[in-house]
Amino acid sequence: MPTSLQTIRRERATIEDVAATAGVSVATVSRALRGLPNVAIHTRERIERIATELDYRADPAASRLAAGRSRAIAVAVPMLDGWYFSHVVAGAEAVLADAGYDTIVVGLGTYGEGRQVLEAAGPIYRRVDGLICVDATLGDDEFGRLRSEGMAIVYIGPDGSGVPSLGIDDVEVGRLATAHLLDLGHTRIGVVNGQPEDGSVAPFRRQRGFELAFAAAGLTPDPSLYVPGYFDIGGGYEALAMLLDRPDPPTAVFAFSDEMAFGLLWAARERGLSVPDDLSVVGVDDHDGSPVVGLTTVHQDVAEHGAHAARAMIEILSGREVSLDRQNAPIRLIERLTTAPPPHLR
Amino acid sequence: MPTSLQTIRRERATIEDVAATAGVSVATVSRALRGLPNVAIHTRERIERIATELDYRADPAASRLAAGRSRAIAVAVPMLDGWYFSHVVAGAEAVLADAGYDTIVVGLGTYGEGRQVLEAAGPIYRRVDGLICVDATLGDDEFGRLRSEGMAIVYIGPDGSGVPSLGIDDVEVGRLATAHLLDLGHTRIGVVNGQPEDGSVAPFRRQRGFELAFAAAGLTPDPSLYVPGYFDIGGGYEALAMLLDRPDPPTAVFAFSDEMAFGLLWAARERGLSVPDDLSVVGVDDHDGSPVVGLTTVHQDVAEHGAHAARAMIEILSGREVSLDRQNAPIRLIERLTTAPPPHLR
DNA sequence: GTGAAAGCGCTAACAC
DNA sequence: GTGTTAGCGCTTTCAC
Repeated sequence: MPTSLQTIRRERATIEDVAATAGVSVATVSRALRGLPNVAIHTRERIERIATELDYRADPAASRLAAGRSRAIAVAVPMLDGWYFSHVVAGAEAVLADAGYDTIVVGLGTYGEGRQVLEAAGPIYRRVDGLICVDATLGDDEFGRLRSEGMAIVYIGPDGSGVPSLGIDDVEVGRLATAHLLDLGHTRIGVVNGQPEDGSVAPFRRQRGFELAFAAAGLTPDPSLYVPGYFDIGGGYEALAMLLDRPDPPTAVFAFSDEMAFGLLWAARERGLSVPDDLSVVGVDDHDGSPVVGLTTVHQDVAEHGAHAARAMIEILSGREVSLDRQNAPIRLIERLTTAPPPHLR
Repeated sequence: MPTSLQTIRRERATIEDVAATAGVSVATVSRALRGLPNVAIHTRERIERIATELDYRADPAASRLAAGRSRAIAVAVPMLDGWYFSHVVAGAEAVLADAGYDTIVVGLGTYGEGRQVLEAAGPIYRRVDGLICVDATLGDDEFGRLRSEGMAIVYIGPDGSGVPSLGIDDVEVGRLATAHLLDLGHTRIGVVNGQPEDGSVAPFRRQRGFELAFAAAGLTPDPSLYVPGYFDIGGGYEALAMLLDRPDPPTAVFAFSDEMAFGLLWAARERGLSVPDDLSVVGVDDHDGSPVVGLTTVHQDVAEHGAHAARAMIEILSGREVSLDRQNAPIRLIERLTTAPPPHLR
C-alpha cells in the first residue's frame, strides 16, 4: 500500500542540551568536543561522556555556517561508471572518510558532452571545502573564481597551474607500450584514442609518447591509423573495424585504455582473428579484467591516485604546505598474452 | 616550490545584497528565487535578473539550517569500485543531479568487514535528506532512529520494511541460470557465492533459486559444491581451485556475479581447461566485459536500479506517495559462449 | 504582495 | 579554564 514516508521529526540533542546537563556553557562544549585547548581534562571527559550518552553530534549545517568549513570534498569525474574513475573515487573516498570528510561525487557526463565542470560549480558552491578534478580541467574563469572563494583544488590527470596535480607520465606510457610493440617487430601500429578533438591531456601525451617511440626507432607512424575509441568497450569494438577495413591494416593496436582494448579483443574474436597471432593488442590501466583475458598493458595503481589526491587535499585544508610540482606515480609494462611478433616475422 | 594554498576568501553575494539592489526585503528575494507564490510577476523577474547578475546562489548551509533540508542524498554501497556498485551510483547520481540534489557516497568497506552501515550514520546525520542503501541493510535500531529523525530511505537489493525497495527477483535469477545448465545436461554444478556467512539476501535467494531448479528437475544439489567467491575476480579465481580439487568435480559452475565468473575463466585458462568444452560457466549481471569473453549470464540493468531509486527518493522528498511494494526489474538469460552440454553428453 | 523579525545550531571573539 | 554574545545567511511565521 502506498503511503507518505515523511515522518514527524524527533528531537535531536543540541549543543545546548549537552551544555545544560554538563553544567557548562555551549562554548566549552564546542571546545571540548573539537579537541581544542583550554579545557580542563576532567571537564572534557565529562562532556565527552555526556555527548555520547545523548548521542549528540554537531549539526554540520550549523557548524558550516558558523565556521565556514563544510568538511566535504567534491570529486568530479567525466563518468562515474568507468573503471578508472570508480577506482579513483573509491581510493579517495576511503581516505576522506577516515579523515572525517564527506565525499560528494559529481559526474560530468561523457567526455565533451553533457554537464561541464563549470556547471559542476553549482553543486560545489559553498558546499565543499575542496574539489578533486579527475581528468577534467576547470576553465580559467571558473578556476579563478573558485580559488578566490577559498576552494582548495587538486587535479588528477591534467597539470594544474598553482594547484597540486598528480597522475602518471603519460608520454612515458605511450612510449613504453609502443616500444614494446616496435621491439616485437611491428611497424604498422594502430592507435585507439579517446574522443576526437577531446581536449584531454592524457590521450594527447600518450600519442606523443607513441610518436617518440617511433622516432627513436627511426620510423614514422601512419596518422591514418589513429582512430577514436571513446574510452569504453563499445568504442574499442568499433575502432577495430575502422582499423582493419583499410588497404594496409595494422598488425598491432595500442589502445589508450584497457576497456577499449577489451573492445578490440571482442571484435577480433567475432572476426575470427586470433590475438596475438593475427593481431597484437596492448592497453593501459591494468584493469581487474586484464589478467582474465591476458591483456598486455601498462599498469598504474588507480585507487592510489585517488587516495593520494585525498591526502593532498587534507594537507591543504589543514593549512600545511603541499608540493605543487607534478607528482607522477610509477607505471610499468605488464606483458601477458596479447602481444607477439607480427605474422610476417614468424 | 611548496606553498600554502589557503587563499583569502572573496566576498560572495548574499541574499541581502540581492534584496538591497532590488529594493525589496530578503523575504521577497527568498520567495521569488524559490518559485513560491505571492510574488508579483515583475518583482520576481527583476529579482531573478539581479540574482543572475550578482551570480548569487543561496548558501546551502544557511538554507539547510533554516529550512531543515539539505538537498543532498547519501548512497551507501559495500564497495565503490565494484562494477555493480559504480553503475548503481552513476545511475543515481545522474538523476539526483538533474533534480538539484548532491550525491554523497559512502563506502562500507568490503562485505562484512570495515565500516558498517551503522557507522555510516555519522556522515549521514543531518547531512542528507535521504539514504539509498545498496546491498546493505540498516540494523533495526539504526533504521528506527534515522526514520524517526525524518530520514527518507530507499533500499536497492534487500527488502525494506516500510521503505521502498527495488532490485530483481533473485530467486528467479538463480532458477534461470541453473535451469539453463540443467537443460544442457549438467547435474554436478558448482556454486560460487559471495562471502560465507554473509547476511546478504541476494546470494541467499540465488542459491534458493538454484535449489528450486534442481528440485524441479527431480535432482538434489551437492552442498559440498558451494564455495565463496567474495564477489570479485580474485575470489572467482580461487573458487575454481576449490571446486576442481575434489574427488568428483562439477562440469558447470554458476557464479553469482560476472566478476566472479571472470575469475573462473581466468583460472580455467591457466589450468588449460577449455570453456565450455571442459567446463560451463554462467554468471549474473551482464557486465560490460561479458560480451568480450562471451560469458553466458543473467542480464539486469544496473544503472537503472540506481536511477529508479533516485526517482523514488525524489518522490518521497517531494511528499508524494510511493509504492512500498517490492519493485523487481526485468531480468533475462543471455546465452553466449561459455555454456554447452557436459563432456559426457557429447 | 511585501516586510520585520525570530530563529535554525553552531563557532569565535572577547571578557573574566 | 570558562562564560557571554554576536553573528553565519538563510527560511518562515505573522503583520500589514
